[in-house]
Amino acid sequence: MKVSSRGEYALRALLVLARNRGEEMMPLSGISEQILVPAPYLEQILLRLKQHGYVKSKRGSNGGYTLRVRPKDVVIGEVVRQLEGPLAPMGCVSLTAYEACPLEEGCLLKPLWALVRDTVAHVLDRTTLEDLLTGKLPENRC
Amino acid sequence: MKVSSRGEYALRALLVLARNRGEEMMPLSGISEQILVPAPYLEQILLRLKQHGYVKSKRGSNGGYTLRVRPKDVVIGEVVRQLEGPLAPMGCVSLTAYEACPLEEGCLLKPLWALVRDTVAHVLDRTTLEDLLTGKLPENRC
DNA sequence: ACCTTTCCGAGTATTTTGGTCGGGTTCGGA
DNA sequence: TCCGAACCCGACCAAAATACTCGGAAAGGT
Repeated sequence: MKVSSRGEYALRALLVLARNRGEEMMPLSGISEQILVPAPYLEQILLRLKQHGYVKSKRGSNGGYTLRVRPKDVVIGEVVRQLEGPLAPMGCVSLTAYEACPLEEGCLLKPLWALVRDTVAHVLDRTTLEDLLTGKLPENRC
Repeated sequence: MKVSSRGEYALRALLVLARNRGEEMMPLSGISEQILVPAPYLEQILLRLKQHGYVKSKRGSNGGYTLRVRPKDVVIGEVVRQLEGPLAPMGCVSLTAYEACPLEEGCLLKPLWALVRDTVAHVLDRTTLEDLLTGKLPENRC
């Protein structure tokens, strides 16, 4: 049930960029220092964040990365899905990457896994980058 | 965020044994057939279930496995923790296997991971083997 | 005795994870 | 125009976890 380092690092990077919003672009090295992630690895991750439209970049000196969208529009659940794969604990209940299972019909576990998937998604899909910055989690908002 | 096969198989086995309750002992081969898990692998898992007190066994002919405790007393969250490790998505918010992190203080992600841990635990620790058998999940009970 | 069945430690192939590396491209400035 | 800063991007790699298999030893029943 762990979340891997890729997802964690991606969110850390997005948080740094969100705080830096409005300023000039931030180079890889700058982000890397702040979040304690090896620069070459972080580069891979930023590339994917860029491909998914969260981030834009500029090359050359004074180049770097910056947020492309408003923190309010970055849904944490989506970021995690795109960097880690489905939130569902088992393939048989995944909406985004369903995998069949021979025991599936009549399986007494399936409803449980579906419930777990829903509760996790309920949290992560209702949290945005802005919420993280301001410390407003779903619980507090209800 | 996946649950591994060990946990899944353990729960499948417990469900089979729970349905068989009161009857004679069920041999490895019988369980293995019903839940479609390779017998030697399942054996490992049953051994761990036994060590944790969920199951008892008898050797020799007419031997096999049987549930040691009432299905009502088997908490799914505990089974998962014992076979898969902590429910927390990150070491820094794990109650059962805490791991320090250099960014920890002031980390904006920590509260989110703690919330995820709590919501997952809220579901799995409120569900018992009996609930699975009767299809009564936490959602339905509230 | 002998067969059945669990016990249990060791080995192993595959996949995932968490990176590194090297060369290319693009930009800005001297 | 040349140089260095910075991103782009595919390939590679080592360690760990996963999902098993195997080979005996021990115990129970007949």
